[in-house]
Amino acid sequence: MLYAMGRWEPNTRERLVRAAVELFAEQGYDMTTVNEIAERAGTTKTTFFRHFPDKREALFAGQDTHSRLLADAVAAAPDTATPLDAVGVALDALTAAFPPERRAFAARLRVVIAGNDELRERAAFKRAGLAVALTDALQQRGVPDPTADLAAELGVLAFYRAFDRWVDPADDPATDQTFTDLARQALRELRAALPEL
Amino acid sequence: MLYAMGRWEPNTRERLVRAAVELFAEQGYDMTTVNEIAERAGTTKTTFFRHFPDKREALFAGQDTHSRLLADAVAAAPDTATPLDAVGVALDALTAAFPPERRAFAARLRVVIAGNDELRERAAFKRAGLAVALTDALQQRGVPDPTADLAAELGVLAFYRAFDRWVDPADDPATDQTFTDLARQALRELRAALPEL
DNA sequence: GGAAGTGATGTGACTTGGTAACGTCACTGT
DNA sequence: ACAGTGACGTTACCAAGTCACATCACTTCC
Repeated sequence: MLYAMGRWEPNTRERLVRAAVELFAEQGYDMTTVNEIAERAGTTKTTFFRHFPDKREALFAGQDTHSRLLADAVAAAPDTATPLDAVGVALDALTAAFPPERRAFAARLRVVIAGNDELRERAAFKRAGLAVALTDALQQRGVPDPTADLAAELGVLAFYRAFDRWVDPADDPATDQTFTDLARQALRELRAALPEL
Repeated sequence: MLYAMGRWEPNTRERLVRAAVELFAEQGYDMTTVNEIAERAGTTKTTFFRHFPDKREALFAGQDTHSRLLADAVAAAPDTATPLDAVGVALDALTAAFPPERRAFAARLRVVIAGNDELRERAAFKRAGLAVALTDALQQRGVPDPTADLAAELGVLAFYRAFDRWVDPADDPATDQTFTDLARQALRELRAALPEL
């Protein structure tokens, strides 16, 4: 599989993602055509759609694995774990997929997504997918109906609250905590806020 | 403003919605073109896009008001109300917009939406919008940060769990409860499940 | 009561996202 | 050597969505 000297440049997929993020940041999402992205990546429109089902998905590629990370971790949690314990383990597993090197890229990505409704829509869909994955995994281990929904929603909420803090340099300028740490902290906060409802 | 005998048939918007739902149910969402919808409604593609920003939105028109119903109700809740109390009041206000006559239509709509990813994506976006509206309204009345998020997410969860029961004839075949009753019941269930986390 | 204006619609041309059929060629395994 | 295989390019096409412009019932103002 040595394509290094092949007919085409390697890492086509990665080049497409980089080109897409760059162009979206430069000119905005809807002012950028798939042809432009492909051209900057040194390829063509058809190849773009061979790698991604649609234009938006270039920014969300790889997130399909997140649901599996959550589900597997919940399934592997000890039988004695409460629903929120299992959710905590799942968040540990998911956040482990976000090493500090990815932080700057995630930050740029977030800005681009926040600036366009089509992208925010896709983001909402992905978020809903995470919640469904958590709910299903919890029900699989015997957690009854309303409780599983609640725990899943709470876990997803903790994940995104932690993501915001991880990416946003405004809070905690010096500490530079791990995503996993932030997620644990967010989950503790939410748990502590439950009696306030 | 008497258009009854005007150049065109009245109620264009409503005719477009009906045509869209019919065609989507008959042939599926992606097998139906906007031209077909417009033709069945006795108009043209351009007019369709004058009424709806995109093809999907024909099925979600009017839901923009739901966020405002929630926000206004939360703002109007008495100062003594807890976050979950305010959410309960908001759900009462929102569910009041779903009279029993709309149930059959809502049921057909739900089947169509569930059958297509683009539509499910839009639905997830709308759902996220409801959560944001609730969160903002709660924060406006002084509910602190993590608690507002929690209460909003819980309220949205209750709404959709109640919606499922309202629409699905499988459960409670005889009782035929009001959407508002079902929402209150769902909220109580979730509240009762909190200690199980 | 006639003229100018308004608002919802139709027409046609256009851009772009997305699909599909087909050809090309480096690389792989036999 | 030789028949795959897989990733890519080329071309043509369909449908979503935009835009500029024309039409005409109805309204308003003089």
